[in-house]
Amino acid sequence: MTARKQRLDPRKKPVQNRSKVTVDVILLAATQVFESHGYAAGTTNRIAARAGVSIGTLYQYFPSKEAIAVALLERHLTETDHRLHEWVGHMVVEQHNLCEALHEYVTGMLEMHAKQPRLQHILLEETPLPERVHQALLEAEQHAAKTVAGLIRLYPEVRSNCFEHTCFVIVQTVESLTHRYAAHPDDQFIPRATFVDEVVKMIIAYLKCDMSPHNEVL
Amino acid sequence: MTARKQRLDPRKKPVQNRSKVTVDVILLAATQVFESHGYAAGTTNRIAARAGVSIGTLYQYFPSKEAIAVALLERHLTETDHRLHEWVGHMVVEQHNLCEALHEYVTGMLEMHAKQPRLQHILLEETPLPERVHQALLEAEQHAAKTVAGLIRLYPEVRSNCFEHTCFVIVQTVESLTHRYAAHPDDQFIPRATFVDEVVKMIIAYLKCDMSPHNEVL
DNA sequence: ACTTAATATGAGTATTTACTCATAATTATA
DNA sequence: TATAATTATGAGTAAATACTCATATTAAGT
Repeated sequence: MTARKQRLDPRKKPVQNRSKVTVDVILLAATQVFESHGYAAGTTNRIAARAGVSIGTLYQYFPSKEAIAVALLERHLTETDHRLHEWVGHMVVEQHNLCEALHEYVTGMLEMHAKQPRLQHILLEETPLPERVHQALLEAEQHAAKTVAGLIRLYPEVRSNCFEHTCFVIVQTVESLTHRYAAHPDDQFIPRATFVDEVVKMIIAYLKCDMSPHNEVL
Repeated sequence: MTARKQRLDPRKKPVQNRSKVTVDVILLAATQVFESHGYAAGTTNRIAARAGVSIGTLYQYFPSKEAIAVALLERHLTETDHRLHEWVGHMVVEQHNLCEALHEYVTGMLEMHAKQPRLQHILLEETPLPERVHQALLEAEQHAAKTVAGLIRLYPEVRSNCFEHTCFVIVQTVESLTHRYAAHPDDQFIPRATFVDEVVKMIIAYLKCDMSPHNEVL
């Protein structure tokens, strides 16, 4: 249960092809087992069984249960980053307007989280992560904020004296709301399309409102 | 480790005064232990030790580890609800304008979460909760949305054709953002006051923008 | 003072589970 | 084909931990 010793680098790295396949199979199995059992009850033996390999094999490539979770999380971070840059590319090339751009952003993030909502939740919240991974998460978030800022800045109708803060809030908002919405697929009492529309509406209103420090908007 | 059997009602209920004190002491200890060790590593023996009672005593009043977590969570829900109604009362009595009202709302929620940020996080995310508690959380959230809606509706400058959705998004936003912000006290790279201002700004802009279903705000 | 009910004790148990290691099977290489 | 390197095996181990129960202590009722 409680981790004995902390090792994140594998005992052996896969060099032949069959072992690379094995690693993939293990990660896939881990995904499924964590999804259906959670982190604590997602035992390494169960993962190995599901993967169709022996427990010994699993520990050849992952020195600890934690290492498996970290590997899955790293995959997710990479994919998110990829998605984000893809999005920026599309928006620039296709000359979408601000509303369309944000719409695609929110939709994209919602899709990302909707894919494996339980897994994300488990990895991000239920798993006790080492500090270094926690740092990586924060950095990824700030990187995302900068990327979004870089794109939004291009739209002339948006002028702000404090883009840093604005974009920070926007990224946090989209991240939080889509995550929440996707995390409870059964309990959604407003439809998906409406949800996206509302979030986009809010962000645009925010971006277009007067940005002076202490104005009584009212 | 893994829960053996699920019992949430205690073996004995405290009738004398000393036992009521004991229950309180145990809950306080649980708070501290969960805060510093997390849920999984927050063992019942540790909680008992911290409380200065024997493990047997603990199990007289809490039939399982889970029951302790549930008790703590119920306390939190009650307190949140109380805060919310208090807030509504203040706003109505003191005739605050929309901006002030929202400011207090966001500040209040931020304070709530900032109190014991790690504990909240552990109870809400790290602890495997029984379905019935999960339902209670959702209901509390919807109740909160209605309360907020009831207040905001009073302000004449806000007119909307779909208050339900708007308030749902607002409550979710405030809940998510303040939770996130409070959860990482070290990593905040925008100051607290600024954060609150920005969130309020966003909500007001959202509330005041045109609410027609498909308008190109751009 | 005496009886009964309530409360406290903590060593011990049953179970779970992350992880090891000696050995076997497979593939590459010479 | 012979040898070495890589990969796979899975019964077994050590540790952790949620929870019990027979007994002791304290308070309430009379």
